[in-house]
Amino acid sequence: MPAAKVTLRDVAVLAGVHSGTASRALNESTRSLVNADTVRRVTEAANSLGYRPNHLARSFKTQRTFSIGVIIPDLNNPLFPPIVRGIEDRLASAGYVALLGNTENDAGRERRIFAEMEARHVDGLVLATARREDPMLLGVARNAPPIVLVNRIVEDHAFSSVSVDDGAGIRLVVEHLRALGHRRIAHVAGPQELSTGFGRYRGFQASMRSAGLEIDPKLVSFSSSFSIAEGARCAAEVLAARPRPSAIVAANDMLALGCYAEIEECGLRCPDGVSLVGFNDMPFVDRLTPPLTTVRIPHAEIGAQAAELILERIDQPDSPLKSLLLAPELVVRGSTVQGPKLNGKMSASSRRSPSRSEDPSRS
Amino acid sequence: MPAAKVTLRDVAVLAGVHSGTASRALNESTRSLVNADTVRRVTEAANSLGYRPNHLARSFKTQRTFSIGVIIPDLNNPLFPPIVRGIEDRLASAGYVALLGNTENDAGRERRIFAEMEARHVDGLVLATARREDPMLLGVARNAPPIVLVNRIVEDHAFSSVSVDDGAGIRLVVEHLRALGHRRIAHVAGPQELSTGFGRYRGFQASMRSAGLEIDPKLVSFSSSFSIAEGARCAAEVLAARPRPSAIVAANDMLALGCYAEIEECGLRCPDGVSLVGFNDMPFVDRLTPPLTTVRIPHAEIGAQAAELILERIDQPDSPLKSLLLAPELVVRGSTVQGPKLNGKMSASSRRSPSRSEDPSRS
DNA sequence: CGGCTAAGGACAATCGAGTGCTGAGGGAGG
DNA sequence: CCTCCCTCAGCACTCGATTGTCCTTAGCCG
Repeated sequence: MPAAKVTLRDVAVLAGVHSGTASRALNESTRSLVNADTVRRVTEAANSLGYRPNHLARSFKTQRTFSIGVIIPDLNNPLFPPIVRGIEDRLASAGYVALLGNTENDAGRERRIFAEMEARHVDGLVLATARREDPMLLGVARNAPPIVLVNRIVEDHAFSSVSVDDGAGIRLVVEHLRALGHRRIAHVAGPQELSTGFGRYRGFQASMRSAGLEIDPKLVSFSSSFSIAEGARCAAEVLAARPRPSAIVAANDMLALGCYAEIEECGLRCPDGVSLVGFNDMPFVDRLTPPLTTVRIPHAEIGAQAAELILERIDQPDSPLKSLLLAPELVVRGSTVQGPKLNGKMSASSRRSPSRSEDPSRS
Repeated sequence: MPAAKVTLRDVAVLAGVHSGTASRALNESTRSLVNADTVRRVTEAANSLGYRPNHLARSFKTQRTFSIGVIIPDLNNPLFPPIVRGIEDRLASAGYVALLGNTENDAGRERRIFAEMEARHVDGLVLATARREDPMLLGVARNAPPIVLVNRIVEDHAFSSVSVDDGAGIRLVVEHLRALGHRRIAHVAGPQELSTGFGRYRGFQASMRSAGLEIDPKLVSFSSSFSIAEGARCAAEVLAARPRPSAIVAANDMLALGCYAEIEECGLRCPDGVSLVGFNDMPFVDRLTPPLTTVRIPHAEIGAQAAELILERIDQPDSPLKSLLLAPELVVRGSTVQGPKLNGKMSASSRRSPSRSEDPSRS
């Protein structure tokens, strides 16, 4: 086991060539400059010595680290692990690693993390923290490494991005609820400075209109963050309206969790008293009682595509910006049932979900 | 905004000193070798030029990267995000970053990730993937960077580690169930090649014995992985025993999720028919119906302590190995209720919890 | 007043790989 | 036979910071 530090020079000596030649022989892209027989000798020498190129030296010389910064709000939010895995898996297959940073939605932290990533010379950045009008992003756009936005995007398309068609997702929801006979539909909206919160609210407006339903301003409440507590607060607001809404569209699953709690708090039941829909299909929302009807987004695929885009921009820095919009999918579970109008009777409560989250790991 | 690459040499020239001197002046630990006035001049020059030391060059020269490899089975398992955050937060405050790797419990992947981390010259490793007798770990122990094990540990204490007192946790569970009057208690055990699965099983045996309860071999089933599917399979096994158990102790929350499903599948109800306890207090298990009684472990603290240990070993490579054992805590929720009366003959499944109103449409 | 010491900096080597330039050698074509 | 070109490999420098060694100078004491 020759595990000790074997340098390129050692290999070169064994192969009877100069270290520069050994470098070219071992390097895929410069191999053509070297005689095939020499390449063979060098390769054999490298193998027999167990040569491992020194990553640090290479990075130092080439200014490429084969690492990508991934900045998210909070890893504890179940939305992000699958996305991060999608990113990491794709990156790994290309020989890259991810550096993870959690901003806690704090601008100062975000700036610090960003600086840290730059100092470490990441080859690119994937950001899941963008605000619709993001001062930091606009400031750094100049001489920063390639950036890809994920999930959330910024107003003007100055960056490549991968996101979900929020409007289309909400449309599926509203049409689903309307088909069930709901007419008084409430919306617990997300923060409007985030593209997701904004886009879903706009989607709600648009699809209510095109469904011929009226939006009662009392049935729309804006949360200040995608959190359970805010979901509960907003749910309380819309549930206080009279006549009561028969269904609530939450802008994401976290908010929906808050709604569950508040619905119970009000002495109501879901879905019999109020139907509820979330967004994101976070892991384990299919295990709730009742299982949550929600909009599934392809988490891992989002991550993988983001990784793909960033790799593309690294290889070809001049390639055009791309905005990928992935299609969401409605997953109907037990939290939505027939509304009041079509059928005077309350219908049966939740059934088992057809789609359960996979259970991957061990502890 | 002088954002372009400013090197140490530039700073030195502006300050009118040699680059070596500038290096010492800027470096905390060698500053004492330089005249105070010179330090001031260099510092000012550095500030005015916006000098940012080149991390790559420094790492190359010193062979320290200020990065730590963190290897876990799967980020999608809700157990890990809080631990990883605990690690990252502590590392960040010391100027380190974490490189994350997911093994998917695959030995080949694990080996590859390990090699990748080594190639990148991480200063240390935190592993959450250890098996009780881990061939890879024993193999690499020689000239690898410092390693700290987390959550899972290996048989002999050849590594520093941070874990939870599994036996104590299970003892809390068994005593809780016994106090509720349960006597026929089943155990859905985890994989026995993992210290967690093994330790909890041993804890189950010990605390049943000291509680004066008998262990019916039919009431113990061993899962082959900490997964929902395995939980369901094992639950089916123990629920098939007669007389039926009145409570199930699952070795972790994932298995407990499987138990929930299987209990329902059998036409039983939790907690009225069967009480259920998990382990780990994964996020959102308090939102299940019924909320899961489980053993809480201090996730973030585990991570933070692991980071602490690894930093310690980096600073003092000869410091002694440490094994930290953190105390678990029982969190009683709705999934455990009074067991069958000790002298009564009442069938467990006929009981109804008075505290929860039932849904008539369900039966 | 000479010599010794200590402090403060300059100098240069170094880490390991990548790469532009140079030059040797050989084959082909005029 | 001479010239030209092409292939291939050697040489040396480079990236930027760290660090061991040595030199200069000033201060101090006998």
